[in-house]
Amino acid sequence: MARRKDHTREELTQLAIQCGRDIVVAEGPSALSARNVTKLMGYTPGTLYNLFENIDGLTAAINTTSLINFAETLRCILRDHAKPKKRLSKIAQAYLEFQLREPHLWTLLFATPIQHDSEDYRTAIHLVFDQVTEVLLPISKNNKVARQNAKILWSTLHGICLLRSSGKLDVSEADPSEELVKRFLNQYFKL
Amino acid sequence: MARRKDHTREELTQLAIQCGRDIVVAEGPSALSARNVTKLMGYTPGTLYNLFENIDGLTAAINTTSLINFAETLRCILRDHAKPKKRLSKIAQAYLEFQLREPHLWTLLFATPIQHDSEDYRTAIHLVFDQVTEVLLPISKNNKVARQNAKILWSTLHGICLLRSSGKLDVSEADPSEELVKRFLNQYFKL
DNA sequence: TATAATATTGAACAATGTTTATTTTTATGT
DNA sequence: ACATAAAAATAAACATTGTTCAATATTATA
Repeated sequence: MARRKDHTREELTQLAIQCGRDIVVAEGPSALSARNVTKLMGYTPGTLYNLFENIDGLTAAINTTSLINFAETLRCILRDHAKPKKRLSKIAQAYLEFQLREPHLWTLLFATPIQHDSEDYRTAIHLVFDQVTEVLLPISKNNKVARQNAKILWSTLHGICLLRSSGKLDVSEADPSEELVKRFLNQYFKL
Repeated sequence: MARRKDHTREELTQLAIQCGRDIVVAEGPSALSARNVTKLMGYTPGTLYNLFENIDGLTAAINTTSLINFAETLRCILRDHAKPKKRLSKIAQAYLEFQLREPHLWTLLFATPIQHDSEDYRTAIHLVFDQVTEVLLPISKNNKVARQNAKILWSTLHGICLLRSSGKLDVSEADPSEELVKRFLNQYFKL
């Protein structure tokens, strides 16, 4: 059996990403195996290696779509052109919500150590990051500082969500992540 | 072959931790397999499961010792009772240095998603965390805020190191992590 | 010395990523 | 229309994981 022409190569790639994503959403990153994905696709494991170099390639592709989706969410949120501090607060809230709404996708994207050196991935990262930088520009001294502030904001949100997801240090009980983020924004950005 | 009495059960556990640690240091977290560890110990895989519930138990034990070591490093650093802001800066520096000196141990400890619910681990976490909180107490409004500040500081250091290790966002090139940390401390703690 | 307790092994199982020869289907050229 | 080349998909195999467990070897005990 071969070239069933049900799908073009590109369609097949998208199918793999979609199925992989569904598996991660439903059962978590540990269920993302070549056999699971191709079975859901209606193909056999070998097929995956026609589409991606290895299983990490599929992971990278799933993560890239997560980033693209998140970038789109940000774009909608930042549409209103509210005051910088208000927009900043919305960005932070959106990040926290992403982790809450799709914890498994968040884990695959941010808490799974994988080398993502594809060009697509780097582009998607900047799709998100550049928006954050842009919001920070009006309240930063210059361009470089805005970029650094974006990295610091990103790192902090990241770290707080990691603490929350790992259950370490009683985040979510004693000090909810929302409160930590609020304190950080207030203190750091004088928000 | 059995009960060779070369080691007591406790010695055997320590041996496993030591060998596991050596493997991680030399070859990274991915090389930490039951067979690798027990081979280095001079035993067979089954033995590991007399000592730990599973391989994650060994990981947790290795991470616990990493935390204990880091806590000791902090203790030495904070011995001098310098000014709070100076001590804070030293804590941050120590964290960055830990990642630089032992990147694989750092990755196993902070960038590998594993459930650590042992009591020992929780204790070791607090061995580090309580020192951070203590340093922050004099420059925080009250006890609760000091604890929250500690979590925020921890999250930020964490996130910045993750960015550095993942190679994302050009941390280390355009904006070195040291500079990001410095900016964060200055801005957040008015240091 | 016989027996019980315990430590260790070795082999087995299922699941993983990955490779490759083979087969099946489609495209191409005459 | 047919033969042949190209491509796609498969099935089977391999090595490596974590993990379990009956069998075995050693020590302790009665």
